[in-house]
Amino acid sequence: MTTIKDLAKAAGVSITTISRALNGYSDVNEKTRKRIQSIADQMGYRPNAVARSLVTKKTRTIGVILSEINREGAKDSLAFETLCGINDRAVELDYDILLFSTNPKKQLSKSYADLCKERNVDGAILSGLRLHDPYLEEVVHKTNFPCVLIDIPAENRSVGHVTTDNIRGAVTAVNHLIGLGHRRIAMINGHDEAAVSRDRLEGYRQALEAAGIPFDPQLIYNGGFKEEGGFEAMYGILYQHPDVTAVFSASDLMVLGALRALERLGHKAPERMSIVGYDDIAIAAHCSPPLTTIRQDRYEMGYQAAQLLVDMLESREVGRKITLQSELIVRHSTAPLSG
Amino acid sequence: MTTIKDLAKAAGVSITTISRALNGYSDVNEKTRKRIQSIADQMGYRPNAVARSLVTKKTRTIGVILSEINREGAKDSLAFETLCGINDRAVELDYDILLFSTNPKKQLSKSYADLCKERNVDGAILSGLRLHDPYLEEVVHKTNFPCVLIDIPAENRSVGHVTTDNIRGAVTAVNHLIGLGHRRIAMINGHDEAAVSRDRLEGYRQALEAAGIPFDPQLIYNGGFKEEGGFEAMYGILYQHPDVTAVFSASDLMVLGALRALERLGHKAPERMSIVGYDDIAIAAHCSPPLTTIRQDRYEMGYQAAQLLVDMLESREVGRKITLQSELIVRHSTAPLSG
DNA sequence: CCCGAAAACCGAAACGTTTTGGAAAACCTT
DNA sequence: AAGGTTTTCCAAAACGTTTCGGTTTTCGGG
Repeated sequence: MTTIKDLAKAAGVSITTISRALNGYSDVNEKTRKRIQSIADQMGYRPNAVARSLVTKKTRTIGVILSEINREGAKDSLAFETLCGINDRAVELDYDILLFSTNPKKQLSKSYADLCKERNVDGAILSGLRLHDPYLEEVVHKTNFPCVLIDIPAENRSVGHVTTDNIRGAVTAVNHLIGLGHRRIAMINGHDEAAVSRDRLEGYRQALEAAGIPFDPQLIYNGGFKEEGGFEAMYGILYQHPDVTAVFSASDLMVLGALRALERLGHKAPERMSIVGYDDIAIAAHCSPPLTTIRQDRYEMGYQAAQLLVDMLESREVGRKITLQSELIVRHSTAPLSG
Repeated sequence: MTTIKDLAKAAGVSITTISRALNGYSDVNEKTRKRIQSIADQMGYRPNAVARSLVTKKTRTIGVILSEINREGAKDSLAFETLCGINDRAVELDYDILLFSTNPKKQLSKSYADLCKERNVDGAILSGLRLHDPYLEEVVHKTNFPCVLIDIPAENRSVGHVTTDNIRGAVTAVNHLIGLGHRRIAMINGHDEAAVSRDRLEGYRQALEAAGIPFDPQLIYNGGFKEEGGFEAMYGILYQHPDVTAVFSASDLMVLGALRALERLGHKAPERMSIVGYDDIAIAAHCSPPLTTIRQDRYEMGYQAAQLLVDMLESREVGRKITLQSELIVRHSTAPLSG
């Protein structure tokens, strides 16, 4: 590996001059700069980012912590789309990405903050965390490490937040069902530890209220955002509340399970049950029936998150919160109430 | 940030002793070690990985270069599954992952090797590269930087290779069609710059030959692994070779396009055309009709790639090539030849 | 109490950069 | 030719570790 010293020797100047020449400082003669540059090229010199970081305290690296990076996570590609967005923007801004993961074992011994401290990332983007994750608390309050949270409501000087308008998304979804004539509408929610679940429940409630339909807590099922959870929820709905004609699900993945349950019991969507999902995962357009759903642009969320973080890192004054809109996609899992 | 020096001051010993105590060397008294450890814990000390790397020349970081990390890449989650596998194994082995991406602009100025050199990753895993990628050539021949390639046949002392048995996979797929009575079987391939395309074509050829069916180069279409390419290929097949009754496609994504073309022209699978795909992407099980396909375990490929790379890094003697098997999944896009 | 060996500790160099605070050289101006 | 600028260069310190080659302390045995 050729270092700055080798170049200095080869060029007959000091290492200071090499450094300043290569970094485009103004106090080096244009001729010597050219000469140094060509020597550097010729010797295949690459600056050692590690050494550089040690002195500058910057790594131009952002840590990305996605809890969904694991074998099951691959079925819906939400995490992946987010990652793609983060990555694309990061590349454009000339940052690299360090992928952290926290398998359950490791989580006990090393907090995110520790991870970030050790590896000296400049900032981090966190997604998929539970609302009461102990380390989240730590990041948000104890340290002032710059980070942006996806779908977790918290902001301060050093913490940004990007999300979609989940209340509005849910309202739109449920209004769609109401517009089709449905009155007994159940909800398959995720779990209490997700901020989006709370918001979507709130939206569901608001939409019902606006339509003068009483809110019935019995009709709320938790599927944990899992396909299997959706299956069981639908089973429950069909047996315990046969008068229900429509369902709003907090994720498409759970709809997939719900559809299976429906089929298992000899029913079909949308004839027996209108269903609107959430996310618009890739499968949604291709499954049978194709899903009516609320699309959220995870790629864009990642992209914006990266932008926001870098803005914060380079101390540009920007808002700490970004809310994207979502969109109702009408396909064929919903239909007017018949009869 | 508390450093080793702060600890030394607080404990009243030299920094050497701190370092050796914390790293578990034997020449430090057990009592002082405990004392130092507790001081370190109390002061929230975290070793600075950057400084450490500078002297040890190791970063415990592996670079991952997946060309498919971008907005389109999200539709099939092959890259993501691979990444999950890499990540899981890397975490277990206590390595971190630095995600490199090469947007086309950047690719011109910085080669992978440069990226790796600069960031001092210990090794790299590359996937999705074209066979004649100029930098691939560089990595494999000019440097002896440790890396493992996914689906790119090349091996030597410092480069490993993990792939699936694509020839066998293709043979299995085509045999399935032949077994159903089909004789005029077209192929929708990816592109010439992919090793897997070559192998799958070879498998197609072998299967035909074994069945005594003449190979007709006219029946080979290239869809570039894209949905749109599959659409156009199927269009071509239907117009130019109406006698074709079955298609083997080198990717499920292209099958999705092909199905659309079929539908557009008023046909259905498998009645008019039996189709077997490749990959078993998530959509394959849910689309209509559900796809008969060759499943390859991308997660496992990533997992094995990480294992192989780390084996190489820690200079364990292991084979440089890993070939995984694939598996025929029979669903409903194929049917016996009727008439 | 002394000696030798083992155990415990330490100073300084090294890793490859950037940056600070000047110093030398070159160029004007009169 | 002197003085003042401006341009160009440089030596040394610093970043936070690890590691080499010792030195000091402790301990057991005679």
